[in-house]
Amino acid sequence: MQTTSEALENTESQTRLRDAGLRPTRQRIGLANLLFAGDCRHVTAEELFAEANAAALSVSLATVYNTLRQFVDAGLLREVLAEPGRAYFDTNISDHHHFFHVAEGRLEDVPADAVSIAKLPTAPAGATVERVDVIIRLNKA
Amino acid sequence: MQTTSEALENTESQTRLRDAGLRPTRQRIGLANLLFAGDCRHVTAEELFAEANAAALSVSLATVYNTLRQFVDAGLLREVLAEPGRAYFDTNISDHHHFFHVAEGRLEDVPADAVSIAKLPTAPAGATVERVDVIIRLNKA
DNA sequence: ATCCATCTTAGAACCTGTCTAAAGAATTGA
DNA sequence: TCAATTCTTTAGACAGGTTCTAAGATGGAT
Repeated sequence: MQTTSEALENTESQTRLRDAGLRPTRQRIGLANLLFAGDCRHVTAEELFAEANAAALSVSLATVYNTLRQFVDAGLLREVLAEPGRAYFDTNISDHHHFFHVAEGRLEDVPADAVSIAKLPTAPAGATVERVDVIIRLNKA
Repeated sequence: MQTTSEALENTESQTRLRDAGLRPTRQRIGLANLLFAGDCRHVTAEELFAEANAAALSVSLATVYNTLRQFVDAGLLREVLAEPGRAYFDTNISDHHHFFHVAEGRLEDVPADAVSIAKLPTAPAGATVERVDVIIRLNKA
């Protein structure tokens, strides 16, 4: 174990958590380290729970769910709906879209500039657009 | 009750079901009559179940779920994912998009020509585009 | 009318996700 | 530093939506 890099990671995650108004607890730091290790991760709660266990991070499933929700509310994660009955969490919070590989149940990022929406309807009276989700559903060729 | 129009409706639904390769059973005909009475309906399984009961159509919840799935597989309905943990079924199967009123949990059709997608990425190797879902999420102004 | 395949059903089972209440950990202020 | 306070974590129960099971009922062909 590289103490140095681990310490750096923790510092990064701690700062990120503090900036989001969340106490940097052992569990949140650990989950943040897993989530934000690479970019463009798309995980489900159960997947993250399994990863945490594999990484010897002792954390309960309830905490994984709580933490994911808090991260979404804090703008650290984005929730993506691609399949009924299962939520995906995307670590890429910049404006972008998704491929969804139906057979594999796998999401893949599509950069915002790869999709251009030339025309959008105006929102109905009394409503404002929160977000436009584009999901390109893919089958095996 | 206008026997004539009911008979016509049944005939229509029966034909629709037969064409889709589904036996026109009492339950399927009744559910099809409810679903395809108007157009642009967006129902959940529980809503359709309640409607069936209200219309004195004796049908079990399991059959409502089975039937909705069969209708989707047969191309008679389109499943729309807008909220985690709940599936909506859209009777409009032509190419179009959706507004989703987040606070109310309500879908609203957006005609295909109200959205113009000027650029789409090419599908990854080995995959073909099945569909492009655009959901415009709305908040109260 | 009879048969066979398909369909429906009640209820159990399942899965994802949330809630509860109690114990534990991070911050605060003296 | 050391409570006191507040927030967090946890196991397990619970909830909502959906699917499964196995048995009985029905539709369609003969």
